[in-house]
This record gives sequence, C-alpha cells and structure tokens, in this order.
Amino acid sequence: MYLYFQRLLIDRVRKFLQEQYGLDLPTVVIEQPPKVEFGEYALPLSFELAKRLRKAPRKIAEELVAGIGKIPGFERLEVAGAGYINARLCRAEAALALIKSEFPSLAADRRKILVEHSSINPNKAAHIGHLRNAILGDTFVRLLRCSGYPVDVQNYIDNTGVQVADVVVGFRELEKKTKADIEALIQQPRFDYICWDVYAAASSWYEEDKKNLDKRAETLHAIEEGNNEIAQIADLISTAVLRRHLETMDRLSIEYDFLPRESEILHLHFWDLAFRQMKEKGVLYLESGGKNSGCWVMKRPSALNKKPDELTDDDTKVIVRSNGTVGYVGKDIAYHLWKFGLLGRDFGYCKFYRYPTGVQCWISAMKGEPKHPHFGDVSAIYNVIDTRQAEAQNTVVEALRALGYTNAADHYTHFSYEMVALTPRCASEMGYPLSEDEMGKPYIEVSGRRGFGVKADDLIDRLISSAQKEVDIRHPELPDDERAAIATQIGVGALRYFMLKFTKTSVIAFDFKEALSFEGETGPYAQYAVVRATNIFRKAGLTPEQVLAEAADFGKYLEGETGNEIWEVWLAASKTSTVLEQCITTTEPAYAAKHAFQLAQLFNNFYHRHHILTEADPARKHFLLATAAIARRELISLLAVMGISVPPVM
RNA sequence: GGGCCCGUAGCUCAAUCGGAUAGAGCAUCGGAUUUCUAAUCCGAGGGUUGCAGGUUCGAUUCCUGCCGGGCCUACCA
Repeated sequence: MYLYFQRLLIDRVRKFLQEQYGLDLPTVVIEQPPKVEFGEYALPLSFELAKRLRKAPRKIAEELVAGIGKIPGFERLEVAGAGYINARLCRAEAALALIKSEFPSLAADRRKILVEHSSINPNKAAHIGHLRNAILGDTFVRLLRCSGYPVDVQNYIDNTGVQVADVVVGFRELEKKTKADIEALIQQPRFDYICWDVYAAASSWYEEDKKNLDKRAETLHAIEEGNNEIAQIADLISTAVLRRHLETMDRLSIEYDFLPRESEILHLHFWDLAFRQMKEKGVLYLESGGKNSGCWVMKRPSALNKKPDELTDDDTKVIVRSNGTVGYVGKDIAYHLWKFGLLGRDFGYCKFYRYPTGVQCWISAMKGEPKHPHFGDVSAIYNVIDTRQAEAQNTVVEALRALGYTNAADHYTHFSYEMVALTPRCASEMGYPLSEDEMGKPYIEVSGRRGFGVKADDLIDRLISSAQKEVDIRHPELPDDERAAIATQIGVGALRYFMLKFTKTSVIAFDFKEALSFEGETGPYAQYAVVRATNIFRKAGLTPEQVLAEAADFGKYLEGETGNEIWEVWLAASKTSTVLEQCITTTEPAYAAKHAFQLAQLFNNFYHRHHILTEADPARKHFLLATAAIARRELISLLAVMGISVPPVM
C-alpha cells in the first residue's frame, strides 16, 4: 500500500516537473518525515532544484505544491522547513486500501532463479557460521518466492575435497577404524559430532609431523580415483554427515531442492567441457615462465585495470596446475556454466531426502532416475557465500564475462556476508585454549581445523531447552507435546531472528548471553506481539478476518494525537511490501528483521495504551480490533518470510 | 606490498540515493499490573559518528590523507 501511493506521488511530481520546467529527473528522492503529523512522504527535491532553477528552495516547493494540486488518495501537499514538500495521505482511504491490499508480484518473467546456500563441507557437524549462511540463504529464498519468483535451492556438496580426506585419515590412521567400524558409527544419532573431533585430531596430527601430510595426499588421490575402499569410506562418511546437515537445517525449516556434488562434476567431466571453451576463447593461457610456469592461468579480477606490462605472477590465478589437475576455481567455473545452461552437459538425478512437508530433495548422480525435475539453466543466480571467498567468486564471474556470457555474468550475484566469530570470552568459556594475543582480539574466528566453534545442534538444543523452561512455568496446564512444540517455535524464532538482525557487512561476535536472549530486539518479542493480538480475538470470539471484512470509515479515529499514535501502527504495517522489495533489491534480509521489530514495538505500545475488549463505543472497538488485525497480519507474513512461525500461546 | 570490509552511547548494533533534533536493544537507575498474560510498557542518564582536510545549501553517509582492526592475496578447497 505504502509503495503504491509512493509511486503515484513520484509520477505526479515527475510529470509536473516535465510540463512546467522541462526537467526529466531520473530519480525522485523520497523519504519519511520525522513525525507522522507532517505526513507520510517527504520530498527534499526543492534543494536539489534550487541551483538549476535559480530560485529559493522554499519558493520552488510552493510552486510545486500549488501546481501539482490534488492527487487521488492524498489529503494535501504542504511546504515545510526550508523547502521540504510533505505529502499527507488521506488516512481513511489508505487504511481501507491496506486492508484490501494483496501482495504485489514483482516477478517479471517466469524463468527460474537459483539460490545456492549452506554448501557445508560434509566432514563434520555444522556450526554457527553455517547457520548464518543457511538462515540468510533460506530467508532470501522465502523473499523471492513470496514475491512470485520461481526458485530452486541448491546446496553444493564438496564430497571429494581435502576436508573429507582429513576425516578419512583421522578414522583410519588415528582411530584405526575399519570400514565396518565406520558403518556402525554412522548409526549413532550424531555421527557428525564424532567427525568434528576426528577432524580436529587429524589436523593437529599433521602439525606434529609434516610427513603425516603424505597420508592426506594419498587419501585425496584415492578418493578422486574412485572404485576403492578409501573412496567408499569417504562416500560413506560424507553421505552420512550430509544427511545430518539436512536434519539440522530441517529443524529450522530449511529445505533444499538439489544437492550437486563435486564427485559428479569430476566424474561427468564437466571441467573438460569448460576447459575446451576457455581455451578456444583465449580466457585461459599457458604460462611459459615465472613461478606459475606450465600452469593454465587467468588474470585476477583485482588486476583487471592493470596494463599487460604491469602484471606480475601475483596478478594471475592458477586454474590448471602444472601437473594437469584442475583447482577449485576451475571446477566452480564449470559448475556455473552448468547453472546458466551454458555447459552442454547435465547431472544425473536421484532422490535423496524427503522432507516432512513433502518436498523432495534430489542429489546428483552418475546415472540418475529416468524421471526427474530439471535443475540448472536459470536466468539468475545468488550464491550465499561469505566474504572471504569474494575474490574466487569474482574470478568465476570474470571467466563468464570473458567467455562472452555477459548476460549470465550480469545476473550472477555473490550474496556476500561477514563471518560469525566467537568473542574471546565465549571461546575461553568453552574451554578453548587461546594465546595472549588472541585474548586481546575483538573476536576469534571459528575454526573447524582447531575444533573451535559452537555446533549448530548444540545451540538449537540450548535455545529450545531454555524456551522450554519458560513455557513450563507459564503454561503448566498444557500437555507435554504442545509445550515442546511451542518451545521449539520460540527457540527457532530466537535463532533465526538473531542471525538476521545484523546487516551482512557486520561480523557477528557470537556470545551466548545475547543469542539466548528472548527479550528486547529478538524473535520471541515479535512472536509475542502476534500472540497478544491473537488472544484478543480469541477472547472476543471473533476472527481477525471477520473484523477486516467489515471495515468501515475509520477517518475520525485516525485524527488528533491519539489518532496519530494509532496511525503509526497502520503506516508501519503498510510498509511491509516496500521493505520486502528493498530486501530483495539490496540482498539484505536485515531490513525485514528490523521492520518486524519496529512493527511489533508499535503494536505492543498500542496494546498497552488501548484496552480493546473493554472499549464501550462499538464503532471505536471495531476500529481498535481492525488495528490489531492489521498489525497481526503483517507481522505474521514478515515473520514467515524470515522462517519464523508463531506459537498459539506463549 | 596489492585488493575488499569495518570504526557511531559502557556493550551489541541501526540510520533507506547526501536531508529536518544521529536511533534501537542490552546493561544501570527509577516507575507501571484487581485489565486482552509483565517474554510487556513508561521515564532517566549516556554521543566531538576514529583523526585531519575537501566537496555541498546540508556529510555518520561522497572524495583525499592518516590512525586502528579484520579478511583475502597457495600449483588448498
């Protein structure tokens, strides 16, 4: 609703400027006045035009206000301050429009969008860093879907890399486990936890004696080769850990459609096709001298502006090693050609995991099932990968561009975000030994290699049990299963909100105290606002839908000081679709979280000041109920976009 | 050395394309409940937006330099 009137206003202003002054402004800046009394929109454009028109800003504002005249849905325009133009909506009309508004579909074409997120190495338990990735990614998927885009969700599985090899080494060399032993271990409820420790042990074993690294190389080679016991063990482990990751993420209602694995990219020879294209088009060249002699290399994106004679070995990225093997970035280029349907080869597909919701998750295979959905060949992609891989991502984009796939390159978005780290206090509380140097740092990076980190399932467990205690106290009358379900919703809500409230560029210095909080700017705060609203309708014996269906002219209740206060609730509610659109265009889900909190805050304030059920005037009572219904409706959809459901009671 | 990011209240973070008096939460202190459940609400204190210049009618935001911190910069993934 807010967006609709905003566009209407901008169109009128732009049209007037064109007719009156012959000006064609590409963008008209619009913002919100500091107080609702001033109106819903503020235009600072008079300041901008002052120089071009050689008139005082205030004079221009006056001309604009007089010239534009009446706009449907608006009460009036007025000049404010040194030359702002404030626009006031007709509140009664706007309120009715909001009640009737349906969520606008932004999707222009029906071609699929691909979001890749999670992509956790299948060699150990997922940790808080992976949670941030998955929650950001899943929320972005929900944002796109709720705006009408068809989306495929992919989770890339590096099942043949060094990290899996290290766990295999750990089990075989340190734990002396046979294939049969490992098969038995996999049956344990949290096999990924066992791997967590084994991986850390293997990593420190390498440090004890560099010769131990030979085992890694041997193992890695055997895995890539295939058809041997080591490869079978690696597959056993990585598949079991992958299954655990899916279970962990499913606890947060995070689902995937397809799991492309590196083993298939390797064995289906995706790279050969990519390599051929890249050689033909001169994207790669064979280095003849220097330290990279004998390697096929690409210019680094950071060196794009350098002249040929300024280039050094450091400005090139090795894609194919001198021994002929391809590196990670090369495989990623091939994979991304596939994503855009530019490779000329496809995966086989097998069913892998069925979610309780009925969604089927597929996995890549050499020879797949005959009937399967079509993945890849999409119009746009979003890769949710932390900022440390920015350069690798840029290299892939530049490879696409250099191959002449500019359209693909333009629709490739690295959804970049900062890492989750531990505060030194949190790390030492968890018993991790820190050097003096590290104690003085603002945060300590999570490290799977060192075994430093908060495991995702542990954090979820703690959040749920902490919520459980509260629910048990507050609702002893409810049966066990209902209390458990409520605690789960609250715990998950707290976690998802926590990961979304920070903007992507902010490093999260993780601390249990903050993450476990259910008060203030948290998920449960917003959930609680909805529960309060729901309680009103339950007591009143009405549904919010009934109340909204009978909407009347609320004009007189939206005037004056009290009216202003309540109008703030309506206005915030009306901005939901604007905010969601902003989240998509800026790839920043934090705006949705901030907005949900603000709306919940406004509602809680309203709830406190106006006692609805005891209101004597039936018409006013109806208006107050409608206010609660609108805030509740918008909050529920905002939370749903964040993957947060609302319990029936709290 | 080069590239990217960050520096805002005691702490953790916001601030829409450069706009009106820089806002929240936590913590601290003081209040509010015979009411739709207090996981709530109200109030108070707390700021040279790292420093110095520049552009602008206007800078937390843009530019330059400096200081401090982080990440990347492997023939690892």
